[in-house]
Amino acid sequence: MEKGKGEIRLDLFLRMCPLFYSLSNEEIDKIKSIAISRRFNKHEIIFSEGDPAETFYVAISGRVKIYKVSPEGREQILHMVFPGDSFAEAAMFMGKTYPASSQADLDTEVLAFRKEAFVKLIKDNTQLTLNLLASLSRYLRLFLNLVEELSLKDVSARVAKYLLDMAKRSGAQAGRTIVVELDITKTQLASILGTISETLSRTLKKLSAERIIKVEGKKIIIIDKEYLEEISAGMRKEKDN
Amino acid sequence: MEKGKGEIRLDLFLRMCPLFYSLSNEEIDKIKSIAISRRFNKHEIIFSEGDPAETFYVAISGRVKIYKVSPEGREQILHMVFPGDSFAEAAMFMGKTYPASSQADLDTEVLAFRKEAFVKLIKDNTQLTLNLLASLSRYLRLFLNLVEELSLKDVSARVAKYLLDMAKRSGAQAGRTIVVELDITKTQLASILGTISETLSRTLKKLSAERIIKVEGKKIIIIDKEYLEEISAGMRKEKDN
DNA sequence: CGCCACATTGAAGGCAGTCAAAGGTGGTGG
DNA sequence: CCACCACCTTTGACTGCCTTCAATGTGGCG
Repeated sequence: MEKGKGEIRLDLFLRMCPLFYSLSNEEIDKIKSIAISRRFNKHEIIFSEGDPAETFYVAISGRVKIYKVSPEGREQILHMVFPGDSFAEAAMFMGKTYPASSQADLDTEVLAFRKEAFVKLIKDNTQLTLNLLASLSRYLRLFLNLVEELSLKDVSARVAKYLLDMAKRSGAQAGRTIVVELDITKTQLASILGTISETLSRTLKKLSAERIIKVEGKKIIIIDKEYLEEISAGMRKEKDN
Repeated sequence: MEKGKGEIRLDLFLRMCPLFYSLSNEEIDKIKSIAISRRFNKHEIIFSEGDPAETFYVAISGRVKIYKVSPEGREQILHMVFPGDSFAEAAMFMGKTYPASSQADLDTEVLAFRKEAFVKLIKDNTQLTLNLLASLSRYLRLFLNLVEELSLKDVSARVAKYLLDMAKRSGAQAGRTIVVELDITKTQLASILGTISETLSRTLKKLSAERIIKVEGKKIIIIDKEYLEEISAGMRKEKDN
């Protein structure tokens, strides 16, 4: 079989996905043969909590939100999915239905995999299963972290932690300060941190008042990294006023 | 090789563990060959958060507590481990160190498995890897649930949910009521539910005052299951006083 | 320009945690 | 068998963090 250019690009993309890492050519081919390309418009629901979990996805482009909603309508974002990440793969092993909902946060392109077809591939592919194991443990760490923060830390500590994480991942050093650029709205950030936009706004204001950070729209400048680390660890509280 | 009686019993026990479910005789033998039997006295620490994660365990008897502690010393119980359950197996895939701590809640007997030895077994044992996958997804569901409750539900809803779960799992029907027997202290239950004993006490009192439940020490009688379900779902709040 | 979603700020109220003290319970050893 | 002690549980008073509600500010885009 001859390969088209797009197909080669897809090959390269798949090889970079954690889930398909270090698979052989034939295995990648098998993966592709059961993949279904799909597009979702911004804000379109991909699946809802309680739907039968018969499909999982790999994000190709765009951004996907995984979330839960409280009876009162408050939303907890569990995870933001970026290109290359798989999502809902854990759901396939967790039960009959999706335990959370999923929405395209931007115009998004995904590969969809039907459960039965994929499970067949797993059975005789050790590497794929190990990748899956790695993927589940990433989610496990994510949720464990979330539990810790929600249960044991206050909003300031969570904000501090998030900013430090962002700084490590994608922060731009600028003299003694680090610049972090939020790629989501503050309302969404609040929802990730298990709070609401008003509280986040006030928390950022308090941190700014103490010159630990500086907020300029979506740009946040970390001035005192050490202090922020102490707040994140709960060793120190920022003062009121 | 001839098998002693104790060894046969151990075989049977291992076969019943989710992690070793439906393994062949030889595989069980390999498992046993790398297992190390250990005992911990009640309240003895098995491992602490931050320790190098080089061992995972299967509980044989007793009870084990997996928990995190806040900077201020408040404790969140993540999971109670009962005989047959494995624990810390996820930690091996999550990073270098244990992400939580573990303590014997009763006198406890475990099998310990060194990471390297076990990882070798995984590599060419599909069934074991699949069992591991199942095990991780159980933990995933557990934590996801915890996140949902901590973030989106109030203490009454969490208590209601816990009681209903207990009722389903081990409740004794008694006429139109269901009797649930707590096998842990209320302080521990509070810590499982992400709160403290005082708050739990008050919550149980409120539910009692409305004749939804009746509390007699460690025995809790569910009087109005339907109402409890509505509280658990957050559709209804119990009133003050 | 005017709309709309997002962000900020203020005022008020509630849920749950803290602190303190008084019961209760179970287990151990005299 | 009882007394004591440690630990758990309950209750009260108080505090504070965070949410709710409401209003105003802001910034991007058709």
